[in-house]
Amino acid sequence: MIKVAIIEDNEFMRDGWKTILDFDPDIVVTNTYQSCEDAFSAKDFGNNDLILLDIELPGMHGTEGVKVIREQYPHLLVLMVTIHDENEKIFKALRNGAVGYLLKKVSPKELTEAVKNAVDGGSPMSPNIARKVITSFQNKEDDAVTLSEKETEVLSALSDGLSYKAVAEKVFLSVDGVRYHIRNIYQKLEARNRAEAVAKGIRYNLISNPGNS
Amino acid sequence: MIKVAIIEDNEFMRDGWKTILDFDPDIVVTNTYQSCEDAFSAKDFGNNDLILLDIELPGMHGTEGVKVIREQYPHLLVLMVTIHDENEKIFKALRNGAVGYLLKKVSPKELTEAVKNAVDGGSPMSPNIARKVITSFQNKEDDAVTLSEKETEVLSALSDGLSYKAVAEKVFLSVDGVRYHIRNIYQKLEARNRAEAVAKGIRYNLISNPGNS
DNA sequence: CTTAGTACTGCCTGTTCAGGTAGTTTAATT
DNA sequence: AATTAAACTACCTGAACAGGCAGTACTAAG
Repeated sequence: MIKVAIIEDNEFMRDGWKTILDFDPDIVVTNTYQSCEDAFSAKDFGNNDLILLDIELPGMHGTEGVKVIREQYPHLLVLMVTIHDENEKIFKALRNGAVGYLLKKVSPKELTEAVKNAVDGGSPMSPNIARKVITSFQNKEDDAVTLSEKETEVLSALSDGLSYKAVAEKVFLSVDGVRYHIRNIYQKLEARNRAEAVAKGIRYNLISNPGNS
Repeated sequence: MIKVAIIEDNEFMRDGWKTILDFDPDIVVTNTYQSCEDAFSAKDFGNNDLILLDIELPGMHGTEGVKVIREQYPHLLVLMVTIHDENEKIFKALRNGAVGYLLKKVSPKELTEAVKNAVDGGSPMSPNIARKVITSFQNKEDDAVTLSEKETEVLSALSDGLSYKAVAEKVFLSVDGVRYHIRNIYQKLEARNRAEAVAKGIRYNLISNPGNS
């Protein structure tokens, strides 16, 4: 039995979702709240499995709410269900820990499936949201700039804070050999120093970003 | 009518997918290929709407294949369908331009729906793939490490390749004032130099990463 | 065979950086 | 009124870095 709480300021939405979800034999809506503040003051709030959360709320904004929930109740899954599909809000909510993002026009069937999907370790998303997420992954500035294997190695070592000497030992080159590659890297990335090169390297996805794999 | 081509080295998989997709009245499989090289030499290859692409292929790897397809035939949608769910391959394929990523265990219904979904502007993904993608978005090490506003400003300036002097002018401080903050940043991030600090700053989402928003 | 390009190695020079230590100002605490 | 901490400013030193220039070895192309 999946225990769900709903945080949504619009009464009709709230009741509609509750009705839909309660209709499913595997799901029970334990409570509904009008705002994040309301929800956090309820002492049994943590006693759920999943929260349906609206973005545009009076008081604490949904994108902030996710953050608080993830910190205070790390076991709760948060599913955003909103009318907004603006990039900024989507990404903020996801960065802050939401597991999925649905648009309010979801059908009843999609809604219950999304809840089950989330509990099963999935990340339900409306198709166009998914596309936005994927698009944001793709190399935007993939124009021309590619580093050779050695350059990538060197840049990666630099991002770990190694000195030229340390890099040289790591990649089995002379210090000047390392410098040779670094010069080329600077030229390719139009960078003036290690810091800028590393920043661009990470941003252009040229060196692995542990955050991304 | 959605025109689909399949690139997959396993004969049974290839025929299975073709049968499934051809069964749907809205989809037609125009051709199947054993490798990327095969596909690219076919002159009518560009005359499709969507490509189902395996990752592990003889010759050109699927993750590279996506890249070539996106460059040579920008109008083609590429849907990865593979047995691999390793983070690295998923992200590489998506970064290189795939619109979706399915695991081979998809049901026939899911497969046909995914194809239609992709053509409709969606990004079909197996639930656990979706979760991985979403997880990669989230602030991983958001614990403890926070920078003050000024520190963020300084670090951000460093990531743009500015020298201490240039940073000082930008944030209206003395060079030593900048150094004061940088020392604190190094301590907080456990970094030894600008490069490492910038790398960690971006990876911990402490400074804006244009690539992610 | 010559030429050109790539991948280094080596050195020299001035600049920038990192660490250490110390002093000042301001604001909050006691 | 005294104490403490945060946010600077200042200076000194040696190490690290960036740019310029030169040379070598190897490979591919004309």
